[in-house]
Order: sequence, then C-alpha cells, then structure tokens
Amino acid sequence: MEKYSKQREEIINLLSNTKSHPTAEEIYSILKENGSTASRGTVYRNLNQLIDKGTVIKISIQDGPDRFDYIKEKHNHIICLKCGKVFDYFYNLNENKLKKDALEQTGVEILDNTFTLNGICNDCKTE
Amino acid sequence: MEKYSKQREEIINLLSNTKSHPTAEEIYSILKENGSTASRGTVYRNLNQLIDKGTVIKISIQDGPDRFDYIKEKHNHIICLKCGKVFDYFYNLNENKLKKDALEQTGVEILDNTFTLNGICNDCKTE
DNA sequence: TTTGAAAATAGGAATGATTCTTATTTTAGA
DNA sequence: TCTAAAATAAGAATCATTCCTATTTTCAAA
Repeated sequence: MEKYSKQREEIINLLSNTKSHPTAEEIYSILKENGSTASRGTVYRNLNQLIDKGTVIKISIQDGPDRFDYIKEKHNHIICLKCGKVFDYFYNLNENKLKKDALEQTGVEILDNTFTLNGICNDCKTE
Repeated sequence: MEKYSKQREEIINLLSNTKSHPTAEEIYSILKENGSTASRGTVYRNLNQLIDKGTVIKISIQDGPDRFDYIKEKHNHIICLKCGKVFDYFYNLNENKLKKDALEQTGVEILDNTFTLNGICNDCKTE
C-alpha cells in the first residue's frame, strides 16, 4: 500500500508546474535549492513509481540523460538536435489503423506509442 | 578523410545481414567469436560514425542498452515491453503535414522522426 | 494515544553502458 | 618508400541510474 511522502509531493508539484522536461538531476537540484531533503535515489525511485502509474513519462534523449514529463493530456515530443530542448507537440494519429497494421505485420499487440520528432529549434536556427 | 578498416567492414557486414537489432555488446561478442580483433571502443566508434553518415540508427530502449539497425529502407520499430525484442514495421506517415504542423506549433524545423510502438509480442502473449 | 509493520527516506556504494586516453598500427597518396 | 592522417586495442574514466542499509515516517488498529 502506497504511503504519503513529502518528497513525492514535492516532485509531483515541480513536474506538474513546469514545461521544461527536466532531467532527474535537474529535479534533484531544484528541490535542493528550495530546501527539500530529497536525495537522488528518492527522485529516481519516485519518478519510476509515477511512470508505472502512468502519470509521468520518460523521454529518451540520444546524447544525454533521460527527461521527464508530467502527463495531463496525451501528446508527442519534438527534440532539438542542437540544444536538446524538448517541445510538446499535438498530432492526431489514426491509432486504430496503426494497431491493426502492426498486429498484421508483426503479431504484436500494441499498447502504446512514442512519436518523437527531431529538428532545429528557432533559437538554434538564428545563431 | 575516411580510411578503410577491416573492423569497420566486419561491423557493417554483421549489421546489414541481421534482423536482430543487436546491442553494441552483442556486436562485439559476435565479432570476437568469429575471430575479429575489434575492441569495444572500436565497435562504439564505428557505430557512431555510421550513425553520423545515416547508414545506421540507434534505437533507445527504456530498460537496457541501445540497439542498432542498418537502414536499407526507412521504417519504424515495435518494441516488446516484456522481452525487449525489436520488430521492423512499415507505416506511411504524412510527413509534409507533420512538418507543417510542427513548424506552426513550435517553430522547429523537422529533419527526422522516430516513431516507435510498444506492445506484447506473440511469444510473450502465449506464455 | 500508543504501537508496530509496511513504506519511504538519505547517503553513499555499486553497476553498467559508453566515451576517452595513449601508445601502436594501418592506410593510402605523394 | 615515406609520411601524415586515420584507425586500432586495451583499459581507465565518466556519468546516469540502481542498489544497499540503517534510520525515519506513515497510518491503521488496539
């Protein structure tokens, strides 16, 4: 049975109030700055717990640590190839066709999809 | 200027003749078994070089090391959430609409996309 | 309200994938 | 044949993440 913890509340608050897709290390530092006692291990453990529950997702970045996002509404991500910044992006996929095609082609029962775009963001373009 | 190396040729041969999406470690072991002198460092260095050239792509797996795929024809991947196996999958996205939508929503100039599905494969279903 | 078991924590050690370093070898054009 | 650039092997170093252990917190039942 899950029990309340101050540290978990702090992590959820931070994540649900930012659009910055922070890394675990960034979450840890911000909490520290704000006087939290949370340790790195606690940050990772709670993130994984929230991922299992489905409230948070992990975004894998090619060169660099994973980033985390609190999910209010389902969406996709765009990652800048130059600076690594992550943007939220809404695109409507035909999920039923997708599932059907995948099942026919490979026999895999699809539960989820990760649709990530890569490109160069505005800030990096003008440099 | 790029120079020929036996080790790079071995890596390319292995990758272009398998459908198994091996990890760097698996590539290293298979080469070793077949009498190659290639070291881990050499495997990683060449994989990254091939990725830069666009002939190989890296597939990020949630829990486990990256996997590598030689690209003959553009396609997507399906990853089994239970056993981690990677399947090739062909799905036709409307890339122009995608690029236009993304640019409007975020200002990012899209160069590439990663479209990965997750599910339970046939073998894992019947267990 | 006390109490005790389950859950959570801090802090640091351990792990595992990947990159880096250095001295040596190979490649390929002049 | 010679030489500079590129590549290599082997292992050290790094970095993100998980694991470990002793301690603390939570919460339901007595």
